[in-house]
Amino acid sequence: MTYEGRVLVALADPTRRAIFERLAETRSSVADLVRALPVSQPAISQHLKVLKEAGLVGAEPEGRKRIYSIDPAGLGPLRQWLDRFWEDQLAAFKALADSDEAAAPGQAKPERQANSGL
Amino acid sequence: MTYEGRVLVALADPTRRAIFERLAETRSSVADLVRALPVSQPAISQHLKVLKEAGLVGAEPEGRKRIYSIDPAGLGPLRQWLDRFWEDQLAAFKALADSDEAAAPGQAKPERQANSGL
DNA sequence: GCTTTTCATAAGTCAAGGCTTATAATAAGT
DNA sequence: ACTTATTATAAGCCTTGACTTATGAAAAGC
Repeated sequence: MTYEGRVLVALADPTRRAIFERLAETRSSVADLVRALPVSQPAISQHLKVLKEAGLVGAEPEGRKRIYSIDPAGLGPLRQWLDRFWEDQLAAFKALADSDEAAAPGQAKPERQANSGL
Repeated sequence: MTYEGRVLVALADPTRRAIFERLAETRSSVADLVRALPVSQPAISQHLKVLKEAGLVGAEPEGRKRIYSIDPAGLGPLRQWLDRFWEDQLAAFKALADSDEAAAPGQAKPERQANSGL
């Protein structure tokens, strides 16, 4: 599967998203996550495995615990994928703006809309 | 469900991603997509429904066809959600850089890494 | 008005995956 | 070495969802 595919599948599950969001705030052991979320310890470990294989989290042994933390660089492939469409749309808007400009000079360009929804 | 949740679920499926990517290039009727992808027409319609409910595509009747196209603003919630972690990490890097700076002035700041993976 | 085209919905099948309990593996403390 | 604490893996259950075929709905052409 593609990188962005793995990231999307990993983050599509609400429990994994909760884990990821929590790790973004504070690095945690597995037991910490078990305490924080309403699922069993094996479920947490399984989700962490998926997140790790997607490059979204990393683990570091500390004592006999394993401290997990997010790897924000793992979001890179998804951001790149998103930016494709964003830039395509920017280009489309720009082309439309230019043609409008040519047809009716001095009119307001729609470039403002390029960030709509942000 | 949250907005970003719906977008993530919609884009996690490879067939829906293929539909979305194709619509990003050329607006298409349902029949066009059926011709382009190795699934049945009902499957296409079902996927389009999910994408539409996620705000990622829109439809416009044209003759007796329905022309679908992407709505890039629908990616907004996902981008916002992603930027949370991005900015968190930027802040963390900045804090780390500042403390390193205080401890060892003149050392290279890691701000460059803020865009790693992009 | 009937046919044809195009799409949406209904119903059913099947595999994938998220959850559980049970158990193994690993490391620390006594 | 033995126990305890912590995490990972195995096996099984059960829901979800992606797909199919069959059918309904709506719009255009004769």
